[in-house]
Amino acid sequence: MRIQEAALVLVDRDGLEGLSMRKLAQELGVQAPSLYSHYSTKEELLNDVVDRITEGIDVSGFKDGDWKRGLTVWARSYRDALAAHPNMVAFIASGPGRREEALRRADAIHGGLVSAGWPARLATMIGASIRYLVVGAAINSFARGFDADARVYQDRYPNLSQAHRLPELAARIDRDSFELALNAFLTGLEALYPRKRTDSGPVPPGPDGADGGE
Amino acid sequence: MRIQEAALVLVDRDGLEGLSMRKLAQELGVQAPSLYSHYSTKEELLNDVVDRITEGIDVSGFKDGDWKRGLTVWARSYRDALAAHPNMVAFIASGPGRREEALRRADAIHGGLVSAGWPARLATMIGASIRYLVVGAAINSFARGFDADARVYQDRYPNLSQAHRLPELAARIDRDSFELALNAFLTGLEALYPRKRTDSGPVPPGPDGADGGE
DNA sequence: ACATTTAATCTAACAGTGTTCGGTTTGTGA
DNA sequence: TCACAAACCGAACACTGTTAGATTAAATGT
Repeated sequence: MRIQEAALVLVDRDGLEGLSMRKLAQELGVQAPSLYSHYSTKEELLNDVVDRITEGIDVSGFKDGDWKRGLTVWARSYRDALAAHPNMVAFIASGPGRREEALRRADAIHGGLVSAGWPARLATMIGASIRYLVVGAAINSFARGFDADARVYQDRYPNLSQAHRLPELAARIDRDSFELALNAFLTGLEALYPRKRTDSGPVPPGPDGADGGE
Repeated sequence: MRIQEAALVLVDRDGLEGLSMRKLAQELGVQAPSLYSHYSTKEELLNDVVDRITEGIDVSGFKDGDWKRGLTVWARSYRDALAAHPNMVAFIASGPGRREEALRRADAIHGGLVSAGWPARLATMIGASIRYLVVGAAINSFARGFDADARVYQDRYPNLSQAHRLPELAARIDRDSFELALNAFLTGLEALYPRKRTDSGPVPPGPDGADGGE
């Protein structure tokens, strides 16, 4: 839909709070109440925007039972999707969110892990862990306005001549931190739950037993 | 200050969007504009509330160079602090945020890691990773309104008699997932950067060299 | 081609928001 | 008691998401 695109452009440009129904309507050459013929609420519109953003996330890396590769591909593309629209992260974080697209993809991850041999409960927890990492990384880096920070630093340390390169430097630290976190998590997972080299086959239960389903 | 307390109570009870200056003023037996004698903006007030929340986070676990214990204590108390006020997480996630208290504590973490033998750049990345985990976990669990979810599930699966216990069940899955993520991350960190049993002493450089400082 | 229905848009307005202005009350120290 | 500063007040501004009802545009069936 054309409304979503315009909304996303506006959020990317002016921030999440820079999006109002009136501004969005004006951008579309229309009056504000007209939008309510297409979306019955602003939140519903934003949820569709989120769906559009997350819809390109790659969950296809689980071939041949290679769950590490599957999780890596998923996590990276997930993070990239959020990083492309940093101003939306706060909204994603804010809602109870009946996010259909995201839920459907969570199913795919869960399925990939289970068919690679992980028990259901652990698969759920692993998926959740990766989501923690991705969303946390998106918030602690991009949602935090780094242009503002750069200006602060420039005021406080006027001799720091390369202060304008601070954003890209920070972005690099963020990227490296995310890769470290992901890598260490997967490595630790393998160490904590050692498994046969061949795929399939059961796996020792977690430290707490009692599969809770989900 | 008494204003912060009232604001926090209101946010805990009615959600972040349930807090308005007029409602807050009423709760204090006062008119709305009076609040602006104490805080020049609503955001400033909320930042102080966040400081108050995060001020009890425990960063004292780094004795004797035991960085694993230090990180674990920090991460758990950090998560507990956020979990105690789930409705504030969205705001924490939303801002550029000149959060003084948080920054001071980040310094403590960094110092603890460095004096336990980690090089500065890795210490930065490790601190960031834990923050990803904690904030991500806080968002994906508590900020997501589970009461609403419970009702949805109850409608959709009317035969699931224990649907009212869903929130506590979900809380448990969240907690276990967080512990798994933290445990796996620390284990993997140790495996990726093996070090002498005794504290201090240099550590092999990360996979990318070129310390970027911070 | 015309009539009918459906969808999209309009104008006007409501209730609520954060915030500013200028004046009035209140408490404190000299 | 007087002065001064901090805290409070009522009124108002610009803005927000959203609703109601009338009106136009597009689509559809005959």
